[in-house]
Amino acid sequence: MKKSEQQRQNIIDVGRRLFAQQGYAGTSTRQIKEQAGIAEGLLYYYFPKGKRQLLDAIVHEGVDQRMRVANALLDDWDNTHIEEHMMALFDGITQVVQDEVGYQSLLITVRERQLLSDEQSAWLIQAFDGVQTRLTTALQNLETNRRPADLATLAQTLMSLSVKALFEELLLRNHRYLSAATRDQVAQQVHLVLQVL
Amino acid sequence: MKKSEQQRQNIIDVGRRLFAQQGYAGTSTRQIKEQAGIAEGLLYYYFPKGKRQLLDAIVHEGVDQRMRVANALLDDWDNTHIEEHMMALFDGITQVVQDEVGYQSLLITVRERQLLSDEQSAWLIQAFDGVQTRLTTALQNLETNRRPADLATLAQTLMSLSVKALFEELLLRNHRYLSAATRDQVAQQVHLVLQVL
DNA sequence: GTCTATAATAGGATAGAC
DNA sequence: GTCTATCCTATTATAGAC
Repeated sequence: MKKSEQQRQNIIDVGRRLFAQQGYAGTSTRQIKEQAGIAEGLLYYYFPKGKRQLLDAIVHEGVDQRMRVANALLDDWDNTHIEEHMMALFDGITQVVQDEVGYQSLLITVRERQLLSDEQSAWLIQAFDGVQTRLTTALQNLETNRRPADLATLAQTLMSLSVKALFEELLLRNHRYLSAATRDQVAQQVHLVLQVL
Repeated sequence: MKKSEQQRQNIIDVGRRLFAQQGYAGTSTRQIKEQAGIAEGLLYYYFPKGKRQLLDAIVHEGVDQRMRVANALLDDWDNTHIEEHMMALFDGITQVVQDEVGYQSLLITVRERQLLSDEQSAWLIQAFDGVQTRLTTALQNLETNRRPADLATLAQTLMSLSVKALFEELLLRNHRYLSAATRDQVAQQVHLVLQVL
């Protein structure tokens, strides 16, 4: 990586950490400059439109990286051993949002939701829908007596288990990591819910 | 209501609307003063410690009001007709977070999570746990062949359906109201999941 | 590319008249 | 209780030297 790219990345990394800790509006460009160890004007050399442009760069990078991880997780799906694969998917998502950068990106994305551009919003929603669609297809490829509509409903429920676990632990309880107990509760719920098949 | 109480409430209402729209740090005391139609120093007469004290008052009022509504919803529970009562609970929560004040309180609570005092955090978590505990008890009072632990797991799943629906629609998709389609999807999920009984 | 210096403004908060 | 005037600091952003 060139030196100038490193400097740009340095500013992005510091900005992401501070935006996650204090929020976008609660973070000043001075703080960023100090913690990044750079001079007053340099942020405006890399981001001429200032703080807002830095936020966009941070969000864009986060969406981009998590998109690739999410797609990789879904590509591993093989439409059999549904319970094991559901938990593998959950564990994969957990890893993404527990990685330092992933955690910070999650906090920023949720908290600064209203600052996101239409394009960024569309991407978020599409990523979310993609997982659910893929899960529906996987369930409908199984041999069951259930109607396709019921299997779509089941896929929504499986998504709900993961979303609620992550929301409750990371956002509501404000924990940095998912506890083993929470992971176990999700496993039990997946097991129970799949009994309707 | 006395005139001074009205003025205090006026400031709280304007502050809540602006904090919900722009975030706490993104809202200036000047904006509040302008939209409340009051003079420069008056905010500090009602809230001597300034903006932060105003936020605390807003959060306190929100928690207080929603606590009473939540308790009323749970008191109506009669441990029979589980499916209908589950949907009544969901509809009740939906009403709370779709009311203007409830919606703004929800946004502020989620977005300014890290600014909440320990006491306020504890209350939030307790309210959340309370619903789940009550749901578990209701399920365990039914006559079924399921073990109590399974019924606790089922209660978590029922909570998950509601949480994910609200999270997805109000926070991720940034809609102001829950669509009829989402409400219907929750109903179908509740119906399907309760078949494990 | 990176620095220092600084302009221009916006922010929170207070003093004191009425 | 409510107002006007204002202090002081923080903040964003720019100019220009190196």
